[in-house]
Order: sequence, then C-alpha cells, then structure tokens
Amino acid sequence: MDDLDPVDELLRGWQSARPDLEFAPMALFARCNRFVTLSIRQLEATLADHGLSVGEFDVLSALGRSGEPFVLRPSELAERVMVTRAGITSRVDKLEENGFVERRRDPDDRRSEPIMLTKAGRRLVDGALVAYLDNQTRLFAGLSRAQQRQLDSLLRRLL
Amino acid sequence: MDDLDPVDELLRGWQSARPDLEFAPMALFARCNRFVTLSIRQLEATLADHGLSVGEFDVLSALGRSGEPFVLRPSELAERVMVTRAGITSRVDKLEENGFVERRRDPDDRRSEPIMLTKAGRRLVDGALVAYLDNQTRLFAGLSRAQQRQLDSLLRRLL
DNA sequence: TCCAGATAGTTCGATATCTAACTATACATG
DNA sequence: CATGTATAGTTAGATATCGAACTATCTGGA
Repeated sequence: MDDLDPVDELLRGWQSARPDLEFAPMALFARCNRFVTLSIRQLEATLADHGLSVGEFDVLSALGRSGEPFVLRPSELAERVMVTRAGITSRVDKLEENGFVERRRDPDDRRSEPIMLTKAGRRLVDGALVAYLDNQTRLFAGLSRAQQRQLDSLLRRLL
Repeated sequence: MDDLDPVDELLRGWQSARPDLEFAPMALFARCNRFVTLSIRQLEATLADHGLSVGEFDVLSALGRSGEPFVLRPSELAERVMVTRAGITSRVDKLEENGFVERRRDPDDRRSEPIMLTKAGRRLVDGALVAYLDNQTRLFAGLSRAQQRQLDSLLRRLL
C-alpha cells in the first residue's frame, strides 16, 4: 500500500512543500511523460538490433505506410514525423547515403525533391517493423483489450 | 465520423499496406507520444515567459520539492530528472552561473558536491510553478475528474 | 595498513535537432 | 508579363544531450 513510485514521490514532495496548490494534473502528466520516455528507450534498443535509430525508423515507416509508390516530399515527412524540415534534411541525407531512400525530382515543381523508399529501404522497414510491433505490444501487455481501448479514447479526447 | 486525426491516418496507412499485421498498440503508443510531445512544446512556451527551459525547470523543481534545506546531489538529480549525470553537470553549470543554485561541499564525502537552491532560485521556481500548473491543468481540462483518475490508474499499471 | 575495485562528478567528442538565413522556383496580381 | 511574395528545401550556427574516458575519493578485505 505504501508502494510509492517515482511520480508518487514527486507528488508527495510538492504537496508537502506547497500544500496550498493542486498537483494532481502535474503528476498525471509526469506519468505520461515517464511512460513515453521509458518506452522510447526500449524502442531504441529494439531498433538498434536492426541498425536503425528511432528517428530513422520514423522516416522509413512514414514512407512504408504511404503505399505505392512509397514517395513523400520532405515537408510531408516533417509534418508526419513532427520534426522540422531541417531535421528531415539531415535524416534523409544519412538514409540516402546508406541507400535506403532516394531523392527524386518532381517534373511539375522543380523546388520539390520527393523522397522515395528504395528496395533496400523497404526490406529494412519490413524487418524492423515486426520487432517494433512486438515491442509496442509488450508495452501495453499489462492492459486488457478493453483497457487499451479506454486509454485510446481518453488520449483521443486530449488531443 | 470520418474525422481522422494524424494517428488514425497512420493506422489506416499501415493497415492497408500490411493487412496481415496488428497495429492497434502501435497507434496507441503513437497517440501517447504525440500527446506528450505537443504538451512539452506548450510547456516550453509557458516556461520561456519565465526565462526557463523545461530542462532547467525540471532541475529547480526537483530541488524545490525536496523541502528544506533544498539540497540534492547531482546523482540524485540525474535519477529524478531522468537524464545522465553529464547532462546534470551542464544544466547545473548554467543554473549556477545565473545564481539559481550553488555547489556545496559534503564534509562526509569529498567526492560529492551537493547542489543547493538559492533564494533567487527558490523565487524563480515558485513563480514559474504557478504558470506550469495552470498549463498542466489546461492540458487535462478536456477530461472529467473521474476520467483523469482513470487515466492515471491505467498509466500506473503500465509503469 | 594498503590496495583493488566501486562510486561521484566532470570533461570530451560525437550526434541530433532547432532557428534563422539563404537559394531556387512557383504563383498571383497589377 | 513583370515583379513581389510565398513556398520547398538546404545550410549554418547554436544548443542539448549522450556515452566513454578520466580524476578524485571512498571502502572492504588481505
């Protein structure tokens, strides 16, 4: 019963330091944050087995789920991956060097440089994808299907 | 009904690209991640009004809730803030330059350099704290008290 | 007492990302 | 149709953080 996790300690600390304020929402967010941060660390380890960082996987994954012909513009990638365009430039630089994507040309707009997933890139995401999904499934293994749906609906409301 | 948010699009994309796999947990995590990422961006803006980054606030906040005498060792800070000790060194360097914390000496262990919150530091966290809490409260404003507790209990189970 | 290994913290080099400035191209309006 | 403005992407410089190596100090046996 006195099984206080780090977030409970945070809460307890503040409550006794500032009993005049309400810290429940802060603790709730801390828990979200903690869950995501720890999960990402696991994910990093999982993807490292496939020679990928989370950032690289995110890009390849966005391309992979875009369907034939597996092409997206940098600005589309930036939006989907929640990173600035400059960030996409550097991720794509590296992925291109390694042969996982190619910069193409858009005949209709010469400013644009659509990014295409190569065969090698496709193989790589496909391989990493299964490990990634396994990992995500494990993350939520402590929750029943119903609870997972509940969590999803709460988050959907928040966003 | 066809009100698909970015995570729904992610889900739909993968489901049609790989109908043989189960993507629900991946989408659920994506929602968590998205919520936290967007929230942190808001928080950055809120804290910037007080001249603080989230990282700096995290350190000051850990000290602030530790109660009298507002002292923690770098390794304790590192654990609570979920950053490496090297990261703490550099945050503390900056906070010390600005006069918000002081490095003390531990008479019982000369390896240790306890970090103490100064008066100015205390004033700063106290000021930023209210804005921070308001922000956190707003984040969850879309949920009833009961739903917030529900979310908390689900997350607690995950951690 | 002395030394081998553990521990506290910092330094260093590498990496990822951001913002702002820049280049090239497209478009819309007078 | 000329030109001013918007847009696509890259580059450059700054910052934050990490891991690994390093320094100083402590501690538990032989």
